[in-house]
Amino acid sequence: MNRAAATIARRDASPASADWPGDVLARADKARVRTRSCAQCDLGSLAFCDGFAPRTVSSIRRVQCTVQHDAHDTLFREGDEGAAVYSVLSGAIKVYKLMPDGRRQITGFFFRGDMFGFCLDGSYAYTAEAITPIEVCRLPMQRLNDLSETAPEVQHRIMLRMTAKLAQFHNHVLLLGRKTARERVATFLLSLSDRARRRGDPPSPLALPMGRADIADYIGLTVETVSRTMTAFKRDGLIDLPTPNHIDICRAEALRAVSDGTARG
Amino acid sequence: MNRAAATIARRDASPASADWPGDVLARADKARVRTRSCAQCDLGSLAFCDGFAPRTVSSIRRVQCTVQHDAHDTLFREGDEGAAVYSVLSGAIKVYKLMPDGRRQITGFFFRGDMFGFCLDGSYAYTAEAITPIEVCRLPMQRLNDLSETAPEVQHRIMLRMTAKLAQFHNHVLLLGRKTARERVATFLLSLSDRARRRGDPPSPLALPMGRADIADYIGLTVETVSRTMTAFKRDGLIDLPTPNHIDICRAEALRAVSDGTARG
DNA sequence: CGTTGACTTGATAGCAGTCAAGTCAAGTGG
DNA sequence: CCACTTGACTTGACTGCTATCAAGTCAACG
Repeated sequence: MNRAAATIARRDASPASADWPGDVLARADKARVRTRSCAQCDLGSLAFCDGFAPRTVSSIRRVQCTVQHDAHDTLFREGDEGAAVYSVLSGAIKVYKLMPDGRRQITGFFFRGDMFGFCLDGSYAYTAEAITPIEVCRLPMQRLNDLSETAPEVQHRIMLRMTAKLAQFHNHVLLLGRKTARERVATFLLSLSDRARRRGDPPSPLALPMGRADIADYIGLTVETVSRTMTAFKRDGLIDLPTPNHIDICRAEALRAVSDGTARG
Repeated sequence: MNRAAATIARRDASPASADWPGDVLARADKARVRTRSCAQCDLGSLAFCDGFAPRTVSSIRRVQCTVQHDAHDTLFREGDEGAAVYSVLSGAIKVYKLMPDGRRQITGFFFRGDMFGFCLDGSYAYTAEAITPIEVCRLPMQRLNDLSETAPEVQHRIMLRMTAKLAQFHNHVLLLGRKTARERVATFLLSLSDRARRRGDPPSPLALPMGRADIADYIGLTVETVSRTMTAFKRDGLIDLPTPNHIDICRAEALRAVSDGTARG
């Protein structure tokens, strides 16, 4: 189980080096930065640099570094200087915003192959936190910009990722603004399932690495309502819950109908 | 008054030409496309191409066209091929998504200097509709991509706009997921006011080109709740409503406190 | 075997939605 | 000029969905 990773020694006070950029260490104090680079990257077609010209790939390799974090580590905070984008190699990450009184809104979950941290200049608009032990590929934004002089395809691909994220936000805003609790939970589960399928994960049982509180803060409900709704779906035979963190979608069409509000009743 | 623009003749069945791209006419059947180009553009520092090298600007001019629409015209629909991005010269535009049963979520308002329609490939994720008579600068996305070979600053600037939009979405998701009705309305009014200031519009009275129903569908409430809340703000002296479509923000700090949930009571 | 934390279930309350009617300004036509 | 229409906004009464508060279940762990 991935708890084991949490036992690896931390490099809290090690000096920065060319391979381990100082700002990574300054910001993410508990990060373990590995010298070995993209060579062992197993993202395949999910990788940001998949399909780039060899020269472009090696340019990216020179500025990239791989970082490991324990569960619950904070990668960066809202207001931090937005210095890098991240590509997820393994594990799950959540990003969120807080209100002064502690209300929290999770604005995204990120899994293997996903990228987050887009921030051209200025500071991050949100905090990023590891849900499970994670491994991410860190790409300094400034270096990627420099690359664009010789390799415009790099910028183009970042834009593709950002466009996809924008489309996702449009859907999520619809969910938060206009969907009922049942519709929100159904939409959320189908979206997780769809993303698992796209990245080639076994579709069943679907892993829910985040807790009920995270789900609630993502879809704008409370823990209790999420729990009640999932229980109701189970009672109605739409899903099964072998464990609280694994679901089987039994009747995808029916769940889809709930999700877009066309379910009868 | 800008109603006058609505009387200009339409060019419904005119043949396409190099200056008036065929796809503009096919999609936006009621559009009036003007041959005169960026020469008369008065966006100044708000313009997408402001500050680009003269050669880059003239490349953009060659592929750009200016389009006029009446209020309530649809520029493109959810599912249409995403062929172009738009920069607003004048007027107000809303973009929205619909659910099968008619529920609507407005995901953005766009004013002078704003850009919308980002969609690298695939189709638009939302419908765009003119609120008032509008004039927009249409930039075919494919042509902008071609330009990036010689002028990477074009892509970079698109990325800046997209990054800003992403940050905006994070805030809007927080509003929809976790804010109360009062907080939502306060946040909305302050955001409109802030955007007016940034584009150099007179800050007071603040124009509300959209109706109550549009506001409600943007911040996830009903018309009645929006109306009641604005009335309450007026009663409490936070704002004044000289007409239903113009507001004066009387106590900005107090409204700000309501907006981020720090207001007492 | 007790502790802990996450999840679930139950009872009640409240905020915003729904339904309905009223106000108001701008147009329209006699 | 004035009665009538229209559409947008406002106000009021009531309902209901989801939040809140509280307690119970359960598995993991030491």
